[in-house]
Amino acid sequence: MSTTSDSTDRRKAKRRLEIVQAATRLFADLGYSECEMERVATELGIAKGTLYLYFRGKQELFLACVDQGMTELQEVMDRAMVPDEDPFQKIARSIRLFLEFFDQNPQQIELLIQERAMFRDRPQPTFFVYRDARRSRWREFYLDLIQSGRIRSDLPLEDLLDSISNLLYGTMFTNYFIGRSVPLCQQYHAVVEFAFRGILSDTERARFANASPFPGKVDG
Amino acid sequence: MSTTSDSTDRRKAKRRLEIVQAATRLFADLGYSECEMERVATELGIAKGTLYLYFRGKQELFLACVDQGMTELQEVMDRAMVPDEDPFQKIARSIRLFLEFFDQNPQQIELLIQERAMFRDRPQPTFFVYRDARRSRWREFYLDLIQSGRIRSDLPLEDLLDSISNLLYGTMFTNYFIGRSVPLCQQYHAVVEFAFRGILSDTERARFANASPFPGKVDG
Amino acid sequence: MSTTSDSTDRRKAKRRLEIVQAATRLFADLGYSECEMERVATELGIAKGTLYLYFRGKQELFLACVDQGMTELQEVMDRAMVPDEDPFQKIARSIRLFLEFFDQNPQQIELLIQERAMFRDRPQPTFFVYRDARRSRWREFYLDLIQSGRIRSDLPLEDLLDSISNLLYGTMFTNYFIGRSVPLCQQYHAVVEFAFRGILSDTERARFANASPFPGKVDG
Amino acid sequence: MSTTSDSTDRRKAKRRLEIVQAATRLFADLGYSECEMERVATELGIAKGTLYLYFRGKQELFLACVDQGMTELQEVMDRAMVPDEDPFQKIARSIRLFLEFFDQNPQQIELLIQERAMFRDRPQPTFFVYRDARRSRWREFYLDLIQSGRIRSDLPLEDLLDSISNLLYGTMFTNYFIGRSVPLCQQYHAVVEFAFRGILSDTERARFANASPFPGKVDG
DNA sequence: CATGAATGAGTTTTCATTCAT
DNA sequence: TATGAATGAAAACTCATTCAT
Repeated sequence: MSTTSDSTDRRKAKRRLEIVQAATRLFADLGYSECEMERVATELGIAKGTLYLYFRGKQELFLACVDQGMTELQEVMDRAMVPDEDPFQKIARSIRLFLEFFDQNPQQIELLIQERAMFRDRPQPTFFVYRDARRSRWREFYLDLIQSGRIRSDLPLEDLLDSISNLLYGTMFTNYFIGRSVPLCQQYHAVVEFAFRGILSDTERARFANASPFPGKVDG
Repeated sequence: MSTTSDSTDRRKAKRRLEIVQAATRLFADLGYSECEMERVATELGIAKGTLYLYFRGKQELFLACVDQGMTELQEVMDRAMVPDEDPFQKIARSIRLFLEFFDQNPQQIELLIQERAMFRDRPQPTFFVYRDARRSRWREFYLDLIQSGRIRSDLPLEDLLDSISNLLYGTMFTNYFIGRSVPLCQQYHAVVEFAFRGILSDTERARFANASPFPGKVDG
Repeated sequence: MSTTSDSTDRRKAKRRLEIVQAATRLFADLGYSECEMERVATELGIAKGTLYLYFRGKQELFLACVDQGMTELQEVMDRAMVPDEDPFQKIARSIRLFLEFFDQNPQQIELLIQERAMFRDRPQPTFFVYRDARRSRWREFYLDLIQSGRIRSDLPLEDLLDSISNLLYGTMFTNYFIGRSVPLCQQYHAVVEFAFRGILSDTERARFANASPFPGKVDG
Repeated sequence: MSTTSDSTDRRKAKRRLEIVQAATRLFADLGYSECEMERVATELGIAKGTLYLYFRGKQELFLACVDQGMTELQEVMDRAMVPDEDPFQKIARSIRLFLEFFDQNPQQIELLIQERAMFRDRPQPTFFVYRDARRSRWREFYLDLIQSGRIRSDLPLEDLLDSISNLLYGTMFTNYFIGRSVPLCQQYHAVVEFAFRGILSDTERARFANASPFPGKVDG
C-alpha cells in the first residue's frame, strides 16, 4: 500500500512545483483573498479538485508558495559565499544578490505581505525564519572582521547585524512599493556606501573623534 | 437645507474619531477580513447601521483609521523640528521620534500591512504618501548640510535620503514582527551611529581614502 | 444591550415557529440532505440569510423541528390523562391518541427517521427521550393495576411496559411505511384487543392454565 | 464474447460478497453519507476504481448490502419451520430467531434506517418487501390455528398478523436504539407471553367475557 | 482485471450593506 | 439620528464517478 514508486513520486513533485509556480503568480497579482482556487486551476488548465490532491487546502498551497520563494532566495544567497573572497566583497555581493533577487522576484515580496496580513497567528513570518537561520553565520563572519580591526568595534555586534538587515529589508519593500528611481546597480552602490561609511563627511567625523556626537541630549 | 450647526459638526467629528479609535484597535487585532462591522459596533455599544451614518462602508472606515494614524505620526514628527537646534540633533531626534511612535502605536504598523494586502489597487500605500509629503523638507535640510560640508557629498542626495528612510522603515517593521532584543534607546543609538558613521573601522576607512573599495568588481 | 423588549421576543418566537413549520414539511418531504436551506427560505418567501438569524445552522433548524413535533405529541398525550376515568379507558385512549397523532402528523415520523440516520452521534433519538420522560408515570399506573389484580402479575413490569411501547412504536412506523389496510379505528381496536387479551383462544389458554406453554423447549 | 468461465463467475461472486461485507460494516458504522467509497476500498485493500467493476455505484453497493442482510434473515427464518413441530413452538421459535438475528446483526437495522432515510423514492423499504414475501405463508399458518380453535377467531386475521409483526418490528428497533435492559431470552419470553395472553389478569378477563371492555367509549 | 489521477457539480454559511421604523 | 432585521452574493471544499494506463 505504501509502496509508491519513484517515478510516481517524482511526477507528483513536479506537478506540485508547477502548481506552486502558477499559484505564486496569481496570489501575488490578485492578493490572497481575491485569488480563488478555481482561478489557479483554470490557469493550469486543470480542475479545481485536482489542486486538493496536491495541497490540503488554499492555505497550505499559499504557504508552499512562500516556502518555495524563500528556498530559492536561500539558494541564491548561498552562491554569494565564494570562498577566499575578500570579506567586504562577500558583504557587498550578498547585498547585491539580495536586492537583485527581490528585484527579479517581486511576487515573493507580495507573498510575504499577504502572509503577514492573512495568517496573523503564525509564530513568525517565513521571511524571518529564513533570516534567523542565516544569522549565526553572519554573526561569526562579522565577529572575525571586528577582531581583525576591519570593522568598528564600538557598536554592539547584534545591533550592527540588525542595522544592515533592516536597511536591506526596508530597501527591498520600498523598492517594491514605490519603485526605484535609480538603476539597481546605482542603488546597490549607494546602499553599500551608506552602510560602510555612513553619512558624515570626513571633517564632521573628525570633529567628534570616536564619540557619538548626540548621545543623551536628544530627549533632553 | 445645508444648515448644519457647528455643534452638530463637532459632535459628528467627535463621534467619527471615537469610531476610528475603536476600529483601529480591532482592525489591528483581528486583521481587516476578520474584523466585522458588527464587532466594531458592539465594541462601541452602538448599532451596526449607525456606522454607516459616519462612514460610507468598511473600506472607508479602514482607510480613515490609516489616515488618522499617519496624521498622528505627522504631528509627532513636526514637533521634532525644534528651531535653531543643531541639524544633527534634528536628525537624531527625528529618528528617535519615528521609532518611538511605532513602538507605542504598533497597531498603525499592522494597519499599514493590512492596507497594502487588501487594497492592492490603491496608487500608493498611505505611508508612502506621508513619506513623500515630508521628503522635500528633508531634501533641503540635507542639501544645506552637504553644502556646508557636514555631510559627505559623494553620495547622490536622493540615494542618501532613501537609505535613511529605508533603514528606518526596515527597523520599524522588524521591531514589530520579531520584537526588539534591546531597549529602544539603545537601538536608537545604534541606528544613529550606523547611519552617521557606517560600519567600517577608521583603519579600513583610511585604507581606501574616499574611493569605494568594491565598485564594479562585485558582478565580475 | 441585553434589553430586548417583550414584543420583540414574541415576534421572534412567532417567526421561529413559522420557520419550523415550513421546515418540518420540507425536511419530511425531501429528506434532510435534499432539503436545502435555500428551499426553506424560498418556501417562506424570505432570504436564505434570514434563516440564520433564527437558527445557528441547518442542523439546529432540523432538531428544532423534531423537538417541536415531540412537544406537540406530549401535549396531545397529556390530554389523555382524564382524571377519574377507568384505568383501561386511559390506556385505550392513550393508544388511540398516539396512533392518531402520527396518523395526522406523518412528517414527524419521517423526521424521527431522518434524525436517527443523519445525527448518529446524538446520545438518544429525541423520540426516546420523550418516551423515557413519560415512562415513570406509566410504571406507577400499571403497578396499581397489577396490585389491584386487574393486570396479570406474572410478567415483569418492565417487560410489560416495553411490550406495549414496542407494539405501538412498530405499529406507527409500519403504518407510515406501508400504510394501513384498515381504518384507524379498526386498527386501534385490534391493537387494544391484542394487547389486552393476546392471541390465544380461551380453549388454548385453559389448556395450559397459567404456565407458559413453551418455555425452554424453543432452543432445544 | 459472452464466454465467462465458471471459475471467473465464482471468483467474482466471492469478491462481491467480500465487498458487501466490508461495506455493510462501514455503512452501518458511519452512515450512508459519511461512508465514502474510498474508505470502503481502503478497508478492503483495493483501489477505489475496483469497486466500480463489481457495483454500478455507491447506491447499488448499498442496496446490495441491505439485500444481503435480508437474504440472511430469510435463511435464518426458514430454519424456524421445523416440520411436524407444534404450531405454537413454531411461532415462538420464529419470534426468537427474529430477535436473535437482529441482536447479532445490528448493522442490518442501521442499514434499514439509512435506506429509508436516503432512498425515499423507493416504492417499499426492503424490509417490508421481505416481510410481505413471507406474509402469505404466515396467513395460512394462522388460519389453520384459528380454524382448529387454537387461536381466537374474533380478531380479523390481517389485524392479528399486523399486531405480531409490529410488536416484533418495534421491539427490534427499540432494542437497537436504546438497548435491552434484560437478557434476550427473558425478553423473548416476555414478548411471547404478551403476544399469546395479553396483559389482562384472568379475573379481569372473565369480567368482560368475550366482549371488548372499551369499545366506542374512548372517543366519547 | 486493477489502478488511482483527474474531474466538477453542488451547498452551507458569512457578512457588508440597506432601509423601514 | 439611531436601530437591527433582512438581504443575497460569493467561495472553499468534498467525493462519487470516470478512464487512460
